Amino acid sequence: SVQLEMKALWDEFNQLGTEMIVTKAGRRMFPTFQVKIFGMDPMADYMLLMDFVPVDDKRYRQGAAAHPGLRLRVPSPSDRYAFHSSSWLVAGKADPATPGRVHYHPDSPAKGAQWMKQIVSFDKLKLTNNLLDDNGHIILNSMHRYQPRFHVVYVDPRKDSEKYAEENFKTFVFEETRFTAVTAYQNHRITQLKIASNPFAKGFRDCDPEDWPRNHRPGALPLMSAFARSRNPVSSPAHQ
Amino acid sequence: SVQLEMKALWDEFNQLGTEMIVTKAGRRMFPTFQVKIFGMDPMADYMLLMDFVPVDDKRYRQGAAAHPGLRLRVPSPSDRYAFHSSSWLVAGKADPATPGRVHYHPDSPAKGAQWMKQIVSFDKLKLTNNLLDDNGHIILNSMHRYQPRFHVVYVDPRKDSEKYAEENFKTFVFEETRFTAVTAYQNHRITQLKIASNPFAKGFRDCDPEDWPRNHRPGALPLMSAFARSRNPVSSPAHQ
DNA sequence: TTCTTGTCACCTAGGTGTTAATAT
DNA sequence: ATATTAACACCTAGGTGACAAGAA
Repeated sequence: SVQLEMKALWDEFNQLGTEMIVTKAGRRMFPTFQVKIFGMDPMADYMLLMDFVPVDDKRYRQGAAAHPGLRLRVPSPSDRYAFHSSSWLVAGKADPATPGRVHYHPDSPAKGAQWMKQIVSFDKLKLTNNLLDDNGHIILNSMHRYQPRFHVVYVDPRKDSEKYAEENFKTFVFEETRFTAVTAYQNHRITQLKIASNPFAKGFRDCDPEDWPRNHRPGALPLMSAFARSRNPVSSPAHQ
Repeated sequence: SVQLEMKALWDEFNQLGTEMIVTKAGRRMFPTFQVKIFGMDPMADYMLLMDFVPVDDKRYRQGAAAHPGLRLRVPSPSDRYAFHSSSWLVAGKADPATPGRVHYHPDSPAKGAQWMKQIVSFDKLKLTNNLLDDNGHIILNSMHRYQPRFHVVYVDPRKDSEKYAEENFKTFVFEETRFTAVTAYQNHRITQLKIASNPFAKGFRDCDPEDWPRNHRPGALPLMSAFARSRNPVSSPAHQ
């Protein structure tokens, strides 16, 4: 079994409609996809990998005013989206499918004992919108929604292991990790939550740096708690 | 077979009498021990590791004037040394042996193909003089000389693999990687060569940063070439 | 006196959102 | 008008020797 790490943070993003930046050079995900794994054979070898599947089949454009009829359209697999005012809108059929790359965890293959003894972090995984990328990054279409998937592959020691490929892997999907790929953030609340929770964006925080470290309740997620408190739960994104 | 990377740099240090800093928190080696490996079974698993053996059995003290008779002493295994004026002198019997720790390359175990397809770098290895270190660092005695050793262990798939332990590993020793462990540099030439060749010490370089990048001969080691030119080959360290 | 320790400024290396310019 | 790109300031994270103070 697999347990998603930082689930509370993922949930907080998911409630706003998670966005992940894609760049030509490749951008890491935030939050980082991290899991705890249980129930492996400690002595057996496993490969761990991730891939990303389109949530729907449409393509989005910000020209919501130019496509007023689309506002009531029910999203279906592989939609293209536009963010207008405070919610995402369907903006057309999806762009042609991107090469369905996978990302092997760089420690693969490794023994079950190794994978289970600590949190497995996919912090080397990068997202790109460059169809010609040759760095092995995950290629996604901007303004499309994706579902990350996590796969565990048992390395079968039998010589005819190909025959058992079907039964030698298991896939785990956490719906709270869904996101829209973007080249620039569309929802300002997402931007603020990223700034509040990602240590590398600390330079953009405007809160008093002398203030909250003092009366900080251990166990809480301090960086985003202030933001969570002020969150407006009224206007939920369209795709929720 | 194994090929030492950056051998020219190691040679340059070795001619001066390489020194490696040891600290309580642990200090990386510079140069970093890196090798290219050939002739592995691409499909087999191997563990790669390093350890450090005393070159001699003496202990050194800087009180060379207090031990004038020792100046002519021939170094023997596990000596303690002192650096006086421009050379190292034997300063007494070695301190009690330190715990003989080993450092496994963090990618271990991995397939031969994996190890051979790129340079293997031991840049996570750190040296400490803290006998109570619990970070898994290599523990060395300051003012003692050590010989790094590189070991390749074949992971035998047979169930009674313990029986074959003797024949399942191979050790490689590069004498040019010998060094004296120190808490502060003794030979100012070593300091200068470290500053000239270690990118992390760039802040201590006094050469014109606009000067040498221009008329730089490709293939040479630019950072230390100026230093190599001005090196005085007359007074060679005592232990050479 | 000799050796060790801790702090520091100054680097490398690379992950952030911002911003202005540029495509489309 | 919308979407993308590239340069940038500002961070995290951590590897340098210098230096002053401390220990043996």
